[in-house]
Formats: sequence, C-alpha cells, structure tokens
Amino acid sequence: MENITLKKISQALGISISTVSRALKDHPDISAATKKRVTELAQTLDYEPNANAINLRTKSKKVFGLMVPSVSNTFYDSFMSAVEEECRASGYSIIIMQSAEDPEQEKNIIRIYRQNQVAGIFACLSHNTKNLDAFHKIRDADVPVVFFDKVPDEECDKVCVADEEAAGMAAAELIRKSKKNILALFGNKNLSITKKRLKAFQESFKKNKDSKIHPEFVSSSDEARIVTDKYFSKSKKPDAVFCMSDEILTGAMKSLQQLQVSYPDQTGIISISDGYFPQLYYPEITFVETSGYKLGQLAFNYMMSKLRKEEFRLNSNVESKLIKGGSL
Amino acid sequence: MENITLKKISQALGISISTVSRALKDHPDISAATKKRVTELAQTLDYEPNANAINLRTKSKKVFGLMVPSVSNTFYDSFMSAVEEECRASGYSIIIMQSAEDPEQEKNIIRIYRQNQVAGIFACLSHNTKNLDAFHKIRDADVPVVFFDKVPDEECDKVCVADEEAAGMAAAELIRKSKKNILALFGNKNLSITKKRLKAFQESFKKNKDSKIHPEFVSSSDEARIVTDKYFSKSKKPDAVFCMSDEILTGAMKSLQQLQVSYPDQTGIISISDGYFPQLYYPEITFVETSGYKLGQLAFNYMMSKLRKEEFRLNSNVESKLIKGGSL
DNA sequence: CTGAAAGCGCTAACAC
DNA sequence: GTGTTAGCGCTTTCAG
Repeated sequence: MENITLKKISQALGISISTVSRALKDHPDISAATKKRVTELAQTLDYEPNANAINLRTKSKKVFGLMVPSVSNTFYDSFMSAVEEECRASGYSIIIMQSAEDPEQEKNIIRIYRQNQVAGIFACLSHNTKNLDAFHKIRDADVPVVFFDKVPDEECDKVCVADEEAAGMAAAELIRKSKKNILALFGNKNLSITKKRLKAFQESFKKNKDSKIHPEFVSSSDEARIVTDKYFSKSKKPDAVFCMSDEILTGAMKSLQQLQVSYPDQTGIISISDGYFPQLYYPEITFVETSGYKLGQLAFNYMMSKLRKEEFRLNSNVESKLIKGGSL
Repeated sequence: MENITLKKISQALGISISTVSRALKDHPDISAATKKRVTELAQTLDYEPNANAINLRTKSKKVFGLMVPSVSNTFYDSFMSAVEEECRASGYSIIIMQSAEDPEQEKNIIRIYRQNQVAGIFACLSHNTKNLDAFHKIRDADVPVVFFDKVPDEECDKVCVADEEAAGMAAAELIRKSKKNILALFGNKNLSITKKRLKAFQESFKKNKDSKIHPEFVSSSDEARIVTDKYFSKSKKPDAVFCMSDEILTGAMKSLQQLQVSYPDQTGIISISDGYFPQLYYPEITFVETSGYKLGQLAFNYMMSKLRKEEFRLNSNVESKLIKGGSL
C-alpha cells in the first residue's frame, strides 16, 4: 500500500489538486458537495498529509528539539513528560536527544536540529559546556532556544527551579521544628546548584545560632549512604537530615533503614525533590517541591511566547512549595 | 540570517545547483577544484541541508518514532537511552511520544508518525490497547513497527525481556527457599506480559503442590500497597512476596514499611526489575534482572535488520539473570 | 565534467 | 467555485 496524496485523490475524483487541498482545509470557497466528496474519499483512503511537503512549502515546522544530558533521570523525565504533553496538545512533536554530557555531542545535536528545521529548542547544558556559539548561531537564525535547569550564566531565555528559595524553605522548616543538630547533605561542590542551595541554607541559619548544621558534600547516592552511616554511628546522632536531591535522599534512607533509625521519632528528614521518591517511603518524606513537570510547562509556555514574538519576560522560575510528609 | 541553500551557493559561485549538490556529496564526476570551492563556501556559510526537502525527494527519512506509555519510568528510560544512543551513532533521530495509556492517543501518535514519514516505529502498547488496526496499517505502508515490552500477542516484530524465563527463575528461587504461602503480585490482567509471567510462574509451582500461591492483579503502585496491606493484616501472613515489576515492588515495600514487617525474617521478597529500585532498600531486594538498556539495543538492531529487509528472525528476547540481594 | 529539467507533495496567489 | 501555475530545496536522470 503506497502513500496516498492529494494528487491521487484529485485524479480519483476528476478534480484539481488545489480543490482537494482547499476542501480538506474547509476553505469557504469550496462547495459543500465537493467538500463532502473529498473528505469522504480522503477518509476511506486514510489520507495523511505529508509533513515534509508542508514544511518545505510553508517553512513552519511543528517540531521542537529537546536536548538533555541523559533521559535516565527522574527530574528530566518529568520535565520531558510535561513538555511532550503540552506539545502534543498544541500539535507539536519533539525530537529528544541526549548530549551525554559531551559538548561535541551538543554541537552535533544542534546540527541535526538545524537540518530538521525545528521550530525551537529546549536545551539543558552539559556540565562542561563552555562554548555557546552553536546555540547563538541557531538562535540568530530565528530559532528560539529556551534553556532549562543547567543554563548559561549569560542573559538568555532560560527557566529554572528556584534553588535558593527551595533550600531556604527547607531550612525554615527545620528551624520551625527546632532541630538543633542537622546533617545537611549537598551534592557535588562544583555544581552551581549546590553552591546556590548551600548558600541559601546557611543564610537561613544565620539568625538561629543554637542550631548546629553539618554540611557534607557527596557525589553519589552511595556516598550519601556512607556519610549518613558515619553520622548515625556517633553517640550524638543528628536530630534531622537534610537532603539536597533525590539521589542523596535515597542513599541516606538506605542508611537509616540499615541502622534501623526510625523517623520522625529518632530523627527528622527533609529533602528537595520533585516528589516521586519521597512518597516511596513510609512515612512519606517531607520535601520542598521543585517540580520538573512544572518547569516543563513553564519552559513550554516560555517557548510559545517566544514564537509569538512576545517581548515581555516571563517569570522564569518555578516557585517551590513545602509538601509535608510524616518525616519531620 | 536566513537559511542558506544549494541555490545560493550555486549563484555565489556561478555554477549550477546540481553541481553544488554533487560536489557536496563528493560525487566522482566533479573536479577536485570545483569540489574545493564548493565545500569551502558551504563551510563558511555554515550550510546545512534541508532535511524536509531531502525526505520529500528521496522518501527515505532518518527518523524513528518511539511510543511509550510514559517517559517517567526507569525501565523505559534506559530503553530509550539505549535506542537514542544507537540511533545517533547511525545518523537517526527519534521522535518520542507518550500514549499516556490511552489508545486514542496511540492512534494520534501513529498519525503524526505517518505525517512525518518516519522510517520505523518502536512501540510499547498501553494497558488497554485492543485494536491494532492503526499499527497494521502503517506497517502495511512499509514502515517497520518493532514492539517492545508491552507487545501484542499476535505474530509480529517484537522484542521482550524473557518474561517466561524471568518469572520462572523467580519462582524457582522461591521454591528453593521453601516458601509455602506466597503473595504474587502481577500487573494488569490484560497485558500479555502479565499473562506470560503469570503462566510461567504458576507452571513452575505445578510440581510443587505444597506451596500455596495467591496471585493478585494490580494496576498501580498504590493498589499493590493496598493488596499487600490486606494480606499482611491477616493472621496467617505470606512468607514471601513476588512483585512482577518495579511499580508493584515500591507499592508493596511501602506497605511492609508501614506495617513494620521486616524482611527477610518475617517474609521474603523477590521481584523482576532492571535493578534500580531493588538497591534502594536495605537489605537490597533479590530480583531477576531484565535490562531496559539491553532491550533497547536489541530493539534497535531488530529495526535495522528489518530496514535491510533481512528475513531471518533475530532472537527477540533479552535473557534474565538472578541477582541476589538480602530479601529472600 | 557540468547543466537543464523534472518532480517529490503541498500551498497560495492569480486567473476565470 | 474551481483550475492553473509557480515554487519550497533537493536529487537524479538525461544531455551535452
């Protein structure tokens, strides 16, 4: 079964291609009778317009590129999930590609996106991306680029979760619960997200001198587990644990399970998360929500407003929210 | 900065479009001198071929469709990750879309894929997909469809983890450990994956009449939790729990945490998983490994051999392996 | 070795 | 109301 085209329909009906085209888009010029004949035949033949031809002709493509270091990550998952849903609702598709934290790969991806004439690009940078030329170039070719999560420092279109705010809220809750001896687990020290969260966290405790916080930096779930082990093997155990990310939370939780430290009675737990992992445990973990899903929606809306050439700057941060579980 | 095309290059150089086209593809007819002039200009102008035009002309598109119920799932993540990597290495891109477990949505996605003239489709069915017409139709239009994970019962191109084998291995381990009263949690009853795993599981126990198994079918993590609650509230509690999937495992684990059932002493646990969730707990959960990543590679190779019109059937199963944690 | 010309499937003036 | 025509950017005979 070969592809069915306007031409074939027109021949079958003995009318011109343009009439068929118009009939199918319900153009006012076409008579009801013709429309009926055309749409019915198209229906039975199961006609689908050729997107390539349309794009070539109209130069407006309904496809976005979405670039991310790795799709295997719950935060990016929910981000992508949101973007994909929004796109679908608006008749767009997305081509997802992974940079694997490789700047060379990123350039490659941009090339592919250019070849495919995407309408816009959602990009999350690799750790070590220094040179943004490729991004600038495609943006200058009038393809909007909306950065998310790992974004450039420079002025550009970007959306982020409110890192400072989230850490501050977690700190506030710990203070409210009068925690005095807090193990605070942060991620890799070099990451800007770590720096931001650390700073905001410590800032919050400035006014609260009687709480002692022990910041620790870990680069993996397992490191988080090990550090937690260490702290809970001491005679004076922490009365609360703060986890900057899901990865850290899962490591810390594993340690607490192993040492049979029960919460919230023996210690409190609070984390920053998009919410999936905290509800895996019982009692559920109290967390400050930074939603990948919401960030995705924000990014999509941002993109759409760029496409509409709206000039106003949207609020580019997703706000945080404290979700109380039973862990603190 | 507008798009640069063959035409523009040809005009700039005062030669014909076809010569430029040939030069760029290193056609033997073209003189070295011309090739040099052309490639250099293309380089500086940063020429990228228009994929739409090429596809329209050649009808061979380097894009696959990948359809999945939801991208927020570690198994599918690793599957997609593998497929994406392979695709990139072979010059393909993938358009990922989520069916959200909605058959209507699936039809929609197929439509979009048809419109975009994808070279092939990787499809994981929704729970409740009954009607495969849309899939048949696009396949008959010579677009290979490789089903993965949730696949149709009928004869078709599909790759799976070795469902029977995996369930059989889990059963064997339960028997080896002399479990007598087993809560066996399976997914949605309509899924072929459920049927297969159930069948193999029960089959294994045929020879072992003194073990009682209680199969239950749940469609969500929370249902798994509720059913587990029910069984462990009885006076005669199960001495082992089998979980067909990660989703089910997390639900069951939450219940056990809540009821403070400790394992492996009070009950044993075994699951089928790609390995991420089992290691979240302490003790780690014993599981039969079914790797999404490997399945992705298999699916890609299968697709490529379909495109090459190779007729032989590849081995379409990824084999399983028992990974012992401390839960049984 | 290079160019002219046709056409992939579609849209959108411009006719009539 | 409907048809004709001219392309979008590219590949690919067929001529020369």
